[in-house]
Amino acid sequence: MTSTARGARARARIEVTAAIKEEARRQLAAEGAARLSLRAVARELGMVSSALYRYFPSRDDLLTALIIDAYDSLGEAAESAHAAVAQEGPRQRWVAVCTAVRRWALAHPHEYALIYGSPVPGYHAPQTTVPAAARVGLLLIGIVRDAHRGPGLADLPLPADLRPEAERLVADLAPDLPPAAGAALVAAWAQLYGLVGFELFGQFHRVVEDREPFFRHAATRLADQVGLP
Amino acid sequence: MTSTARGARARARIEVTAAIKEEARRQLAAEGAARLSLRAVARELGMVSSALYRYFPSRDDLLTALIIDAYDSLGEAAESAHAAVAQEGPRQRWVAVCTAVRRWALAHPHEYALIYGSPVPGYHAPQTTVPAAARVGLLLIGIVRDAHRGPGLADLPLPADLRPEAERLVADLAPDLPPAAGAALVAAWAQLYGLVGFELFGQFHRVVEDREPFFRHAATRLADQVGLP
DNA sequence: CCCGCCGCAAGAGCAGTGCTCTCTTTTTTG
DNA sequence: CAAAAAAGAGAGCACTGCTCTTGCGGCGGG
Repeated sequence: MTSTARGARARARIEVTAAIKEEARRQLAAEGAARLSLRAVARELGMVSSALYRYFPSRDDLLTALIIDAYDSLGEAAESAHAAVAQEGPRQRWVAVCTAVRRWALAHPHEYALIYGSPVPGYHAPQTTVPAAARVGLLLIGIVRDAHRGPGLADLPLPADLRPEAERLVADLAPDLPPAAGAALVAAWAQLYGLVGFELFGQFHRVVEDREPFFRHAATRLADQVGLP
Repeated sequence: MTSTARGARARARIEVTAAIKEEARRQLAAEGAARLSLRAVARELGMVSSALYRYFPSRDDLLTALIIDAYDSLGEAAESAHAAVAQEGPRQRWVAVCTAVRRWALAHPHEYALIYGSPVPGYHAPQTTVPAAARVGLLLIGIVRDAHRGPGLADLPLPADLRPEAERLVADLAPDLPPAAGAALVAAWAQLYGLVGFELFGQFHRVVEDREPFFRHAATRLADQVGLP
């Protein structure tokens, strides 16, 4: 039905949609999500603003499309960085993925802010974004799971009051992982984004100057924290 | 000069300024920074919008005032939580401060987003905010420094390429701290905000459900990471 | 004591925003 | 080929931050 261009009309629709997203992404990268304006996008594309609503019913829908693209772009960057070191040990792979996330964030600050900064108020991400959002997470889970199949995965502490939650968590995410590792993994995942966010949003200004080795070391210690050998 | 009300005029100015901030804070808490409108604030206060510019020359200046207040409120929450356990060990004090930060963030999500979420594009925090912003950091530094004076502070790893940066860092922040502890402290500080931010911004939705013990455990492991006994 | 000045408020206005509605043109489809 | 669906154009609404001009009224210096 909606697949490959049944007519010139459908093909044009795909092209215009892509052009809108492209221009919107340009404005997002240049000015940030708050300054992204439908009218400005339309103006730049030589169309009238109301015409744009035929393609995206609201500004939030455009933002949602950009969010999914951003998640995908980040996921792809992480995955290709991981593929390049797939033969190495879990630690190297972990650090490689973390480094890729940081590098992508530094290269696309506004996109990163869009997906991992404070959500635009009033806006609630629809379920559509979930698969794209999960890509980096799945990568990290895979690394820890692989490590768990091999030797040397450290024993991690797990307080009694956290055990039920940790068991539920690994049941959903990675059934072959010990609960303590699952909990540590999720915590490390959040902490990774704390490190990246602080650097990106200027919190390290005049505190950390040489940020590359600092991040590398922190990422390595995160690997410790999830018990990677 | 600018001190205690030289006349009724000056007193009124202080009161109106306070009323503006109060109403702005209400709107911030209810709707978030992006939806905070000068005109709406003025309307609610029964004044015309242009009059408000006599008190805050721009929307950004109002936001800056709210940011400082938010930092102060968070700092005070953390400090009073710390004071309540000042007699206990470094771990307990560390976890108490982390917990207070989380609790404050959950109680004031939009304020938290304002200071630790993605910065409003085009807006750059003036130097005025720095002292208020530093309060929680100073608290954490103090805990680690105290621990370092006592026994049991763990030896932390420090890669060679990070040493110069770590030395510079402790020279600025806490000269009596070993460089490795300083680097670990800054990393832990960032990671704390990663944990809080992920929970607050919905990234843990359907992943972590029982968040209180989860956070508690993660904060405890952060204490490990900075070598607290 | 009083007059002039300055702080303050009010109102109009500018340029911009998201979004809706109607009207016309163009293309697809039964 | 005619009816229906899709797309574009343009006007318009309610809102935003911000500026400018115009008046009013309390305060300080002569």
